[in-house]
Amino acid sequence: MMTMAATAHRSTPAAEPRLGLRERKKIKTRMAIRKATYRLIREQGYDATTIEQIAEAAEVSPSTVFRYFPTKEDIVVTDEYDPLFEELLRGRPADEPLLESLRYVLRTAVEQSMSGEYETPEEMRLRGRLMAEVPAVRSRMTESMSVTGQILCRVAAERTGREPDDLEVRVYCMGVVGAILEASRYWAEHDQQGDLGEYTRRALDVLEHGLERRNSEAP
Amino acid sequence: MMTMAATAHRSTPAAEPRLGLRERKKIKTRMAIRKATYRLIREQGYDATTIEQIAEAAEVSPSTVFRYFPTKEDIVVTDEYDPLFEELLRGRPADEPLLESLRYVLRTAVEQSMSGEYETPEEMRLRGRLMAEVPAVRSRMTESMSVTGQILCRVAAERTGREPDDLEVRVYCMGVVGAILEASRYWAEHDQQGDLGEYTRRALDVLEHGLERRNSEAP
DNA sequence: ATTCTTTTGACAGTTGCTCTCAATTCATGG
DNA sequence: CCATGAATTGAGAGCAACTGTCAAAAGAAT
Repeated sequence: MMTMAATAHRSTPAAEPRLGLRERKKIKTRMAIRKATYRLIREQGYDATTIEQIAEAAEVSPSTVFRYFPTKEDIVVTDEYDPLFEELLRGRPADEPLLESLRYVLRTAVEQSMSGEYETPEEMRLRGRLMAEVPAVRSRMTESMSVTGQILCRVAAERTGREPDDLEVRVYCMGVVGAILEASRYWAEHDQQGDLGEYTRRALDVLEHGLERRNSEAP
Repeated sequence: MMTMAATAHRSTPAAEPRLGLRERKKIKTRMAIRKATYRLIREQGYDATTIEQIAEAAEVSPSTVFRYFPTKEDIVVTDEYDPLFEELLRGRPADEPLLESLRYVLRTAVEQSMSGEYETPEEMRLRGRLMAEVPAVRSRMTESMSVTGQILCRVAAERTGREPDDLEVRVYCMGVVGAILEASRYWAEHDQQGDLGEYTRRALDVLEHGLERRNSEAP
C-alpha cells in the first residue's frame, strides 16, 4: 500500500550474513535495476526509457529485468509496505473504531516514508510525479492499492465478525482505499507541496462525516 | 461510468437520416468492430483474440481498429453512459442529499442496462466476466470509473458551493466511486447471480452509515 | 572435486500500438 | 455532372513490451 512510500531498503548492505550469497545477489540486482530505472527516467522520461537501456545500465540482460519485475510499471510502483501496514493495523486494539486505527496507521506510515528512512526523498518525489503524469503508472498504482484494500478487508472482517468476502466489508474498504488514493493523487498533482499527512487525515474525516461538514481543523 | 452498462446502441439503424453518409458509416464500423470482438472473445477468449483477427472479422484494416479504439481493452470497456449519468444526476433537485440522488440515478441506470435496451444481455454478461477475469480489462474499467468520478466531483462541488478540485470533494467522490465499483465487482465475481441494483443500494447504505450497522433491509 | 539446483543470458517470436503516405471515398460549389 | 477539397481508409514499416526455450554459468550440497 501507500502510494507515496515504497521500495524498502531494509537490507543494510553487509547486515544479514545469514542469507546465502544467492539471496544477497538477488537483492542487489533488484536494487540495481531500480536505481538504474530511476536514473534513466529522471534523465529522459518514462516513455523514452526502454527495458534494454535499463538492463544495460543495471548490467544485466533484458530477460533478467523481466524476471525481477513483471512489467515496466512495476519497477517504479512496486510497494513493499503492505506487510508494515498490516502489522501496524493489527497492532491497534480490536475494539478501536476502524477509521481511528487508520488515522494512526496512516500518520505513522506517512511519517516513516517522509523521513527518508526507507527510500530517498528524490525517489518518492519521482514516483509521485509519475503517478500524476504517466497513465500506466497511475493505473498500476491503483491496482496495487486494491491489494491493500484486501488486507483492510481481512482486518475489518475480523473486527466486525463478518466474512472477508462480505459485500458490505468489501464496499466499505474500497471506499476507504479510493478516498486515500485520491488524497495522494491530489498531493501529487499539486506538485507535492502540501502535507500528505494532513491530506489523508482530512480524507478520513470526510469518510466519517460526509461532505456537508466543513473542514474540521481540530485534531 | 457504470461498469455494468455500456455501449449504447442509440442509433436505430435507419433512424437519423440527418447524419451524413460519413457519420453513419463511422457508427456502423464502430459497431462492427465491437460485435466482431465480442464474438471472437466468446469463442476463443480475450488473450487469444488479436487485433488482426478482429480487423479481419469486422472487414476493416488493423489500422482502422486502432483509429476507432486506442487500446484493445477499450473495445470491450468503452462506456457511453457518462452523459446519461450526468443528465440523470443534474435532473435531481439541487437540495437533495447527494447520496439520495445517487440512489435514484444508479437504480435507474441499472434498470436500463438490465432491460436490454441499450445492449444485449449477453454483451453485458461478457463484460462482467472479463472484468472479473482479465486484469487488463478490470484495470481499464477502473480508469473509466475515475472519469465518472470527475463528473460526480463537478456536481458535488456545485451543490456544496465548493471548487471541483477541492480536496474534500474529490476524496468524497472517489470514495463513492470506489464503493460502487466494488459492488459491481462483487456482482461480477459471483457469476452475476445476485441483484446488481440491490448491491449498489447496499453500497450507498454502507457509505452513509459505516460498517457497524447491519444490513438494513428496509427501503 | 562432484553432482545438483538455481540463476542467468542469448535469442527468436508474438502482439499491441504508432506513424507515414498514398489511395479511396464522401461533401460541396459551380 | 464534374472538379476541387477534405475526411477516411489501407498498406506497410517500425518500435518496444513481453513470453518462451534452452544451454551455459554460478552457488550449494555431498
